[in-house]
Formats: sequence, structure tokens, C-alpha cells
Amino acid sequence: MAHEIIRAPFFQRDPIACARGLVGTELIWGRCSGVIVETEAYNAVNDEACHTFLRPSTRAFVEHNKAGAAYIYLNYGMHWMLNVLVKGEANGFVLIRALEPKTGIEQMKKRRGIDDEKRLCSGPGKLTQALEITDRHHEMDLCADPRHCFVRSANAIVDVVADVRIGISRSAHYPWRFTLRGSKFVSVPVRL
DNA sequence: TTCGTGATAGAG
DNA sequence: TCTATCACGAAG
Repeated sequence: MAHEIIRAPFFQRDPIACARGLVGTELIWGRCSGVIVETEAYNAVNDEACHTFLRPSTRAFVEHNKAGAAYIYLNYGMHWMLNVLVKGEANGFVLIRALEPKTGIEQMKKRRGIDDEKRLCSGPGKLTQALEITDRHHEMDLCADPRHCFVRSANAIVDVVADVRIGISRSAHYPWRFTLRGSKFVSVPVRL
């Protein structure tokens, strides 16, 4: 089965298409990897939950970086969030929210301090802890280095569910959370 | 349900 | 300087 690195043109569309398209792809991070089972889209325009709405520094980030760049920030003083810059038909971000661990599982368990594989990467803060993603990866090009990239299997068929986003107060009604149907590795089960 | 933790930005 | 807010997670 052919695997290919996702290249920059993938991220030169709009955040919603990119967020949906990333579900089912594999995130490679050093010796660890996992299949992305949950993402969210944030739109730089008309989306009050996107950092660009309130933060000048985020607007500058969009201006000065290319599609596929990592946007990483600290939330609640302790959790790193991994996002990918989308810059094309529309600008915005894809938040990587959950993975199904595939390789380097023992290392992930050690970093997380737990054994349960379903909970290793079942949340945006958990997966950055499991993969040791921090602000030193901020602005990294995620379409160039084969050790930090997204890989997809050719011919893969992925059944994606759209739902409302989680943990935000503004623009909370947009159905811009995407999960792999039936996955046991998501952060919060899909709303019925 | 509650609380820890720190960056960011706007108001005063 | 001060305050509010925050795309979370673990424990209770």
C-alpha cells in the first residue's frame, strides 16, 4: 500500500476541508505516530473562536507563515495545542485533537504516565504530552521533514462525522469538529 | 464539580 | 499594574 507525505497544496484550500481531510491520516512525530481521529477547523474570518479574532500576534503569524506551518500555543498554563496553518481559499487553522496511537506506544505511555492506549492521545493536550510537542516546534513546516509530517495511504476510504466544536464559548454552533466514525480514541464521544 | 497554571491583550 | 479569558485535564 502506497503512503505519501501530505504536501503544502493540501493546506492551500480552506480550514474546514483540511480538517475533514486530515481525519484518517497518520501524524508522524519522530519515532512516534498515530492516526488522526479528531480535528477541529478554525476560520480566520467570521469565527470568533479563532485566535485571529482577538489576537494581533496570531494575525501576524498567518501573515508571516506558509500553509502547513505549525501553530502551537500554551493553554490554561499547562497544555500545548498543535494546529496547522491553512492559507489558501480561506485562512485559518486545524486543531489536532486526538490520535489512535500506532508506533512508539511505549514511549507515549512513559511520557503520559499511564498505560491505557485509548487515553494516551484522546485530547489536544494529551497528544502533545505523549509526543512531546512544545513551542520549540512553533512555526515548523509540517510538509517538509519526513520525521514531522502527515502521511496518508493512497486509496484510503475514511468515514468522517461532523459535529459541533468542544470547549469554546464563542461561535460554538458551527459543526466544525470532525471525528473518525466509531473511533474509541476521540476526546469526547460524538453528540447523539 | 473544582482547581491548577501561565501567556496574551486590553483597560485604567 | 490589573483583570479577564482561555480550542484542557485530573482528581474527587
